[in-house]
Formats: sequence, structure tokens, C-alpha cells
Amino acid sequence: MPNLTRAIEKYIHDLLESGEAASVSLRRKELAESFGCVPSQINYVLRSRFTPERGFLVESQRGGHGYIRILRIAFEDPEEKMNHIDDIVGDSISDQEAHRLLQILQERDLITARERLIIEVALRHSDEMGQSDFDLSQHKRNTIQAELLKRMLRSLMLA
Amino acid sequence: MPNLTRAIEKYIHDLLESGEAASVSLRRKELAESFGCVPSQINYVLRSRFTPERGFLVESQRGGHGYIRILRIAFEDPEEKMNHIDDIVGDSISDQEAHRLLQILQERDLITARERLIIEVALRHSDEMGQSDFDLSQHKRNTIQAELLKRMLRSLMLA
DNA sequence: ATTATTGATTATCCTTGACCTTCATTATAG
DNA sequence: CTATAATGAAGGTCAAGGATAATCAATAAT
Repeated sequence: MPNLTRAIEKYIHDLLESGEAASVSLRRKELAESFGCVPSQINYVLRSRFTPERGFLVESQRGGHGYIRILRIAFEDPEEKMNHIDDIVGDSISDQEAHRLLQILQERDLITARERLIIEVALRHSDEMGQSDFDLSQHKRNTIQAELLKRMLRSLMLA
Repeated sequence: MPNLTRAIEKYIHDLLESGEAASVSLRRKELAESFGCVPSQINYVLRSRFTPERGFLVESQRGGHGYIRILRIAFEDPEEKMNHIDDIVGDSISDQEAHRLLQILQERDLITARERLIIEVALRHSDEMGQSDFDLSQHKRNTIQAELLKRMLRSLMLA
């Protein structure tokens, strides 16, 4: 049985695509049984494949009537220009460059003003921590900032 | 008998929506009887669903002519909302608590799914840095996480 | 070395029921 | 008449038990 994880991943993915809904609900136990695996295998698939970084949110309830719900947030068809987020941001980015990039993205309606605000706050917090709490160099901080920025933007733009 | 708690939750919610009033009054015993359950089930629903976190307050009176009243909290100005956020997040918050809070905020339409996604990514990045790069304790990471979360949410409440 | 699989253990949610507390009304004592 | 005690009518607490899901460490596969 090669690649159980991918099979389960594909199954969930297909569920999300077939139904028009932006989310699917599952019974962990049932799904595990239908794939002939242990229930915790489902958690592995979710943790490794359906992450916020990839544009998914996962909600769940334990106990009686428990469930797992997977939501797809990101666009199916990302803007062509955003395919190059990695190139644009690069491995290191300054506050000012990040600031300017976010402004451009908002002007192009790829992100909203509120989304931009959250991102700016997160970047600022990261920089502040790096400086005050961990005494990191400018370059190191800019590297971390680039990583954080890419993750946030990718989650919105890429599938 | 699928999900008694959710049925009762929905019933109360509908009551609040149908009437224009910002509150509803109930008789615990009667409500329990109409759902064919034990009275303390009502307390469970109130405790787990109609919390301040979710924007509700519950008042009650025992003895003869007793009652339970559920109020929906309305925020006058952004500052009130901010204080509310600060109280709920506190000085330290776990991944799971943060996750849950964001889900609730989205359900209350205080944030969008995309905004929630960005915030989840930022929190995960913060936690990951704290753990892998700086070897911080769980508590320290939760403290940083609370600070970051509050800042992001505050920025939105004012927007 | 990284990713995937498993299973034992732990945590959480829902439901129920026995027992506790509080309040209003009524009965009784002075 | 008043003050207090008894009664009945709410609602509150808590702990147990069953139903799920999450976590984590060990092991296997790639």
C-alpha cells in the first residue's frame, strides 16, 4: 500500500472540489476505517497537508458527535503575478521594502486594507521581538521577516 | 438523537434573532422538557455556548418565579471591543485556545476567513521560531503568542 | 535523513442524575 | 401586627460514563 497519506490527501481534496461547498466534514474513525488505517493517520495527513500555509483551516470537535471539518480558503486560481511571491520577497526583506510591497498588493486589490494591517502588525512584532528580546542582527531579522511575509502571502495566494 | 446541545443552542439563537430584543428569558425546566432532556443539560448549553467569549451574558434567578435570561452583548465603540479582546486573550494563550478563539471570531463575522488564515500563519511562525530557533519554554511562547494575537486583533477592531 | 504508520495514552465533549442553594410564599409564634 | 420558621419551586453544581478526536513516541519505509 504505497502512499496512504497521498491517497487520503487526494480523497479529501476531491471532496472539496466535487462539492460546491468551501468545506467538508468528516468522521475521523470512519475515514480511517475506509482506508484501513489507524485514526491518527488522519491527523498526520491533516497536519502535514492541510495547513494554513497551504490555504486550509481545520476545525474539529471531540466527544459524541465529533467531527473534523476542513475549509479551503485560498483561491483556486491564483493571480499569475503572485506565483512569483518568492522571487519578489526573496530571502531577506527590509521593513520599507515589505511596506512598499504590501501597499502595491493592496492597490492591485490582491489584499484588503485589513489584511495588510494584520500583516504589517505581524511583521512589526517579529522585528521588535528580534531586536529587543533576542538582540538579532538587522540581516537576521530581515531574513525572518521575509520568511514570515512569504508564508502569509502564500497562504492567501497559492493553493 | 443527534446533537441535543446544538439543537438547544440553535433554538435559543433563533429566539434571539426572531425577537428584536437583545435578550430572551427562559424557564429552565420547561425548555428541558420540550427537548426531552434533564434540566442541567440547559446549563451545559449555556456554559459551553453562550459565553462572553462568544458575545453573550447569562443572568438567572432561582426560587419561585425563577428564570434564565440570555443577553447578546453589543459593542458601542471600538474601544469596548478592544478591551473585550484583551480580556479574552489574556497574557498567555495556547495554540488551541487561539485556534478556537479565531474560529469564534469568524463565526461572529468579526474577522474573515482570509484574515483568520493570515493570523494562524503568523501565530504558527511565531511558535515555530520560539521553539526551533530560540528554544523557548511553552509558557514563554504562549506569552509571545498572546501579545502578537492581541496586536493583530486590536488593529482590526479599530479598522 | 526524512517522511509515513501504528497504537497506547490522554484530552475533550456530551448526557444524565443525584444532591445543593436560593428565593417567594405561607404558616406560626409572640 | 410583626418576626421567624417551614415549605415548595425554581435554578446550580458536580461527578460519572460513553463517545470521539488529539498527542506522542516508537517503528518502518522511502
